[in-house]
Amino acid sequence: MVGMRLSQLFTKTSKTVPADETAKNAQLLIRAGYVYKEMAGVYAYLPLGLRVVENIKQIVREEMNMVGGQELIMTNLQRPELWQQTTRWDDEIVDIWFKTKLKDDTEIGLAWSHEEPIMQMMQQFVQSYKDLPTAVYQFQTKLRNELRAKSGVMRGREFVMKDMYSLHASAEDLDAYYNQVMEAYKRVFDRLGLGNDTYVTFASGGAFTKFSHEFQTICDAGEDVLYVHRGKNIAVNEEVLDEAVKELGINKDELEKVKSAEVGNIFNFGTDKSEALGIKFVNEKGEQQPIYLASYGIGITRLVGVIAEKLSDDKGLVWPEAVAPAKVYLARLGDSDEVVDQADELYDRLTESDVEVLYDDRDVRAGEKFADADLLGIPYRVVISDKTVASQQYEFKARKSDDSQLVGLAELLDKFGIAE
RNA sequence: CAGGGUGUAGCUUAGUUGGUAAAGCGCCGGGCUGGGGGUCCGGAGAGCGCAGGUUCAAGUCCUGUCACCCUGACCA
Repeated sequence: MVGMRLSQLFTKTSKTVPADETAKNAQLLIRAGYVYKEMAGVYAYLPLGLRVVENIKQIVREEMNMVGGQELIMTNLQRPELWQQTTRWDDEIVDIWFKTKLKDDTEIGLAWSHEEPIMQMMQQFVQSYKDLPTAVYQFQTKLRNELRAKSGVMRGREFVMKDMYSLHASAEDLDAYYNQVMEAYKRVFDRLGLGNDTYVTFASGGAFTKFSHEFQTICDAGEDVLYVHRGKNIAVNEEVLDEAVKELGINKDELEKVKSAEVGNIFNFGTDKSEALGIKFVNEKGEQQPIYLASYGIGITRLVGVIAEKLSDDKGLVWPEAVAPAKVYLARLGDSDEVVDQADELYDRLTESDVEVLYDDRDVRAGEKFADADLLGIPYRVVISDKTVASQQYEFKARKSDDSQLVGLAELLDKFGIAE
């Protein structure tokens, strides 16, 4: 679906926001018709919002494939036994479980994480050092029974996360791969337009984690507090500030305190988790060894919120080209034959060249079209009206710019990489 | 989970000392308009979160309950 006529799109924009929504990201996404709130912390993604989600996923997918990740998808229903082996079925230890039962009273869990099941599944295929290393990942809906959802789509009870797991025969091999993924993550955030404000931080890990790195994006709506040294590109999570400062040999006073959102995290489990789950491989000498494991997460839908939050202005959303639901907002003003013909023609021309375009062919006033173009946050706007037709030009404007320019067809097409 | 706040039309809201629900946006029909959510006329649309109670009478009072929001706690 490269193009879309707004007259056909079922969602519509709104001038008001639901009174119960105070998070900026959710207000904008709801007003623009990108998401629909089902209940606290649970949002549906409508056509335009889904495109944003898919665009983010695609960037992540490309980078994960680049480091050899193999995509799969696990299940949302899980067996308690696996989690009992690592003590994580216990509500005292993991307090966000949604648990339910089968008709025969068998207890099952709804996936809040896939670490245990995915490791168990991998054991079926990985037995020898010849099978290692390997890495698998998925885009998965996680269900977490959060006591309190907040910050719009940034902390939901149901959200999409990319989680990758790598399996290795040695700590050295794991470390090398871990660093490769860290670089891949940096490329992801660069491509999403968040690179400058996203830091790899030192943070505390969970029960099985020897080391943990978080990817934190500076964002007022975030939940974490970060101490940042922009010059040295260092950031430390508040929870481990004292130890980290000591270890890094930096002065606390040099650090700037900011709020941030955790958009990614990577964990090195060493062999702890595989030992708990009894996951082994056979080495060259025929000896049983525990597999070295690491996991790597990126909050896909949280990123939608972070981008909406950070890159918007008083007129609405401002999507980076890489994630925008369309590249061009084609506003047709008026319905004279000349205008309609030229707009239809350009729409066809763009979509045939795989330029994603939202074609505002609705019978509404110019002001409404401009307001919607801004609210929806489409990177470029092209206007076709009696005026532009008369001058044989097209009006072109970037969402981020206040100025528009009149250009001829060749120049316009060139802006979208199309040769006339 | 603790504390606080709020539930009235699809959305934002108004509703007096209790007297039988009002407006704007949006929507439908039509006129004038036609480059920043324009304007005029005419419509449809809620029985007030839910369940009880008090009262001749409850959106307004009482009890309970649910949901949502905020602050904190929590945050593999």
